[in-house]
Amino acid sequence: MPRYDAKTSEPRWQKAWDEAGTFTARRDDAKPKYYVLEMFPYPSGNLHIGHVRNYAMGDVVARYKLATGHAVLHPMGWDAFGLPAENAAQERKIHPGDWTYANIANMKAQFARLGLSLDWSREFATCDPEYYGQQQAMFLDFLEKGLVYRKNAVVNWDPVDMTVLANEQVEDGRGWRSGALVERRELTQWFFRISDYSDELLAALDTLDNWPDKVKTMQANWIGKSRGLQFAFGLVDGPDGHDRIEVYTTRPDTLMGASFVGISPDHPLAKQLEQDNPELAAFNAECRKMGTAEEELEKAEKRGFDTGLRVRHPFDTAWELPVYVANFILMDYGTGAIFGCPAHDARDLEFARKYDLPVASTFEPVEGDHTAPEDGGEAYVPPKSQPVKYVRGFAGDEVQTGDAAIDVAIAFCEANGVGQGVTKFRLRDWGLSRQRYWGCPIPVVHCDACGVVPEKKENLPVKLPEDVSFDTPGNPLDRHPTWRDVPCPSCGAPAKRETDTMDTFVDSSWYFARFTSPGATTPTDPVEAAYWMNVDQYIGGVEHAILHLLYARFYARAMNDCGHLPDAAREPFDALFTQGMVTHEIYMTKDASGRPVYHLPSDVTDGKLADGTKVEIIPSAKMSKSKKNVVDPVEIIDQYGADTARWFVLSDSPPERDVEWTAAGAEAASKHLARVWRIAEGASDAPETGSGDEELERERHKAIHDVTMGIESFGFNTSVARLYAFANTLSKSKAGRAAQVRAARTMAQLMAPMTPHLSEEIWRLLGGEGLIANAPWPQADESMLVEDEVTMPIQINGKRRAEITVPRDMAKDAVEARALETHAVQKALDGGSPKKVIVVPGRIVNVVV
RNA sequence: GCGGGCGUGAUGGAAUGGUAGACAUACCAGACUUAAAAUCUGUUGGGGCGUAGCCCCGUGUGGGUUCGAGUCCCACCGCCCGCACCA
Repeated sequence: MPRYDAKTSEPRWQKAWDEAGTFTARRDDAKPKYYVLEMFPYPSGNLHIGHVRNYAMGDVVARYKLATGHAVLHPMGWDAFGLPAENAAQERKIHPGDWTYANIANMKAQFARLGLSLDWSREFATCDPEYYGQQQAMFLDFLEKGLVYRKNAVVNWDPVDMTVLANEQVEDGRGWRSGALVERRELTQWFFRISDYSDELLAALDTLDNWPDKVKTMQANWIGKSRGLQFAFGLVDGPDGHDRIEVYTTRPDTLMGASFVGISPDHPLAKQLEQDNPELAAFNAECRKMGTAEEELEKAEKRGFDTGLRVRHPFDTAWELPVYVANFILMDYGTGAIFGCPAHDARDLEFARKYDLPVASTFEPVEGDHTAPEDGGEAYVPPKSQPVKYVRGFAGDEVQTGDAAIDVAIAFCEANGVGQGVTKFRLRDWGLSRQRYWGCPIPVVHCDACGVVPEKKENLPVKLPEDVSFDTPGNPLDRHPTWRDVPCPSCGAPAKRETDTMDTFVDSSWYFARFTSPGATTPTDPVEAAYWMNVDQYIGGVEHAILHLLYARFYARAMNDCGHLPDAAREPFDALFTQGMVTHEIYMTKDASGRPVYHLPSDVTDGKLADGTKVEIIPSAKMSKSKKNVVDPVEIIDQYGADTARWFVLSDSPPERDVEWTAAGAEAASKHLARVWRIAEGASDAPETGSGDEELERERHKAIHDVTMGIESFGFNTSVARLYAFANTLSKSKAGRAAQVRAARTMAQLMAPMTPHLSEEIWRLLGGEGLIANAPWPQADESMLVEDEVTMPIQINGKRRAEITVPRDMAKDAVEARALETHAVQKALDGGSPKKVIVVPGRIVNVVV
């Protein structure tokens, strides 16, 4: 018998599936449908081992669902717009489109070698005009529905390159290419009204039973629904047009501990005051010399500027508080102004101590040691559900929870004409404008006479011009000689096209819907969308837990409101799974000046370089080119075959956790698959009759049950472990040929979602009918799973001391009696009687002495 | 800084609140071989004792709940993800 040869076998089966159209999605009303989708990749040019893991997982689900009689949709495409293409254009003088499509061709060839059960007939790239044209059509529908609008917003501005930078392009507050200090600059930009859906997006999280709790929690926190009080402090001698400062607080119960009022540097009052206060103008300018990233703002040192203005406390007009401009207050959230209560907010306390402002606790712990913040202690911020003792309360009981105090404080303030209770959300509208070339053009025209005019749908797609150069920074659409010049769609007069393109998150917010009818001349086809939506299982990295998934959830709702998706698809992903990364060790030495030098795994043997230098090993690090710890899937496939790569990334680690790639692990996976082939051959050559047929049959059913459970619950690593164990059982079995062949065929079927090529080969060897990919999934017989006897551990005071083997259904008191008879229990009791005996039938006995 | 998560042998990990370490890697020993590779078999959490057996310790650290905690609660330490223009 020949050894199993992945090199010849894998392309053969890939061709067989292809020719049979095995994975082409077909609507079939006789079957339940199943839509499995992995987050589509950015076409960087090369498949990454992380992709292999992501797509191997989706493939397990897709192939399993096909075997269990579903009409499966398992498509693939390309998230093809974005910055890297423009960077490549700038660095290598190549058009972003040429670069992108070349990368797609490359990656598609690599994908093909993995043997994934994808329906390539539905493939598209988001940079295809057929795709982004439909996106433009939807943008116009959104515009008509009032879901899109324009307003001013700040961007990172590079004053040397005269261009807008992405947060990623800002390093330590400087532009990555120019090195110039980045400034915040206001531009008029397009926004989606995602905040109109805040309540719905939050409430609907409760219906997502098959989403990870952590993702739902993150989204809920991001949407950030809060209940609070909005009121105004009256200004003492405010400048013209300003007699009050509106503030929003979620802790109105701390109002009597207020110490100062802080406003954002971008607050209208701050902007007015800086007109004739050069010092403040300098301070504000300093604050604006920071990127727009919230993380940067939060980490920056808390700084303030005393405006000299004073406000009156609403409940004590004699009490005046200073007004500071503070760099940590965001104009985008609430009213852009707050009151600071240092005793109960760490940030406010840091600020108060820095500027020598008063600190006054409004509540204390009900009991226990407590160093008050005014006496040098830390800010006291207990959970709102915890009862505390109010010492400067102004409404309600002395002892109550923060939640209760907030309720009465709002009621009291409303009754006394101080503001009103309001609900606010942290979620901001989604700014979609990008001042870049390689994105979907926003289909509107600016006309001097008519203003902003939507492009006519029959003129779509508004295609990107091909003849652009990236010699100078900035948006090539802006400086293109003719592309901008168009007649106004409304009055026909000469007008200018919008040169902003759309955020690439827009592209990825509806691709899942487009996959249901990729060739439709409208964004979606109602019949196809109704049949295939929702995505039954969505799979991708946790890094997308908030933005991509929230935007997609919004988009599905907006599409539904515009008639592009059925009501049932408002919440588009029924189940979500977030998988972990593939990591690898880093091999590092240091050069003469102590700087790290990284080495490729292939240059390192037994922790040493070829010249004998010992390398430092940094374990489990995220793969990155600069650290030289990237594993190339193509090399692995060349060496071992796709099945080995797939088997490895599914084994060992639970799918939601990171998995470390090791050469030894890949070797082991490869050896095991070779062994499985030998075991299958051994089964086909086994003697006609043997012993233990019944036992092997029982093991076969247990394996079916366990492996199926593993797949159903996304525990692929446990399914793999179970298949190892079953292979061990089968290789040792002395059963007759029929039983062994049956077991080997089942093993091949259970492995088929993970190692489809090897499984097809075994299936053919053992006389399976047709393709294993189409064979119905094996069923476990429940009666074969249960043993007649169980072994139960006996614990004494919670520690295992003995075990007994009893009939599975033995009565509780009989089990107890048997347990008490054991030597260990007799010894522990020493003639006395037990205090308590806990018997959990079939599981455990615990004797308390 | 804020939000979320993770932490178990030498290593990856398993374990509906119920025998911690399944399965695999690595190591060691044995079989086969002139030899090696490949393959097959077996051992392996740490410590101790009167060593066919028995005892103690052990799931990042410290507390708590429970008959029983890797699992639940609190605090701390470390690492990872996200923070609205990377995708």
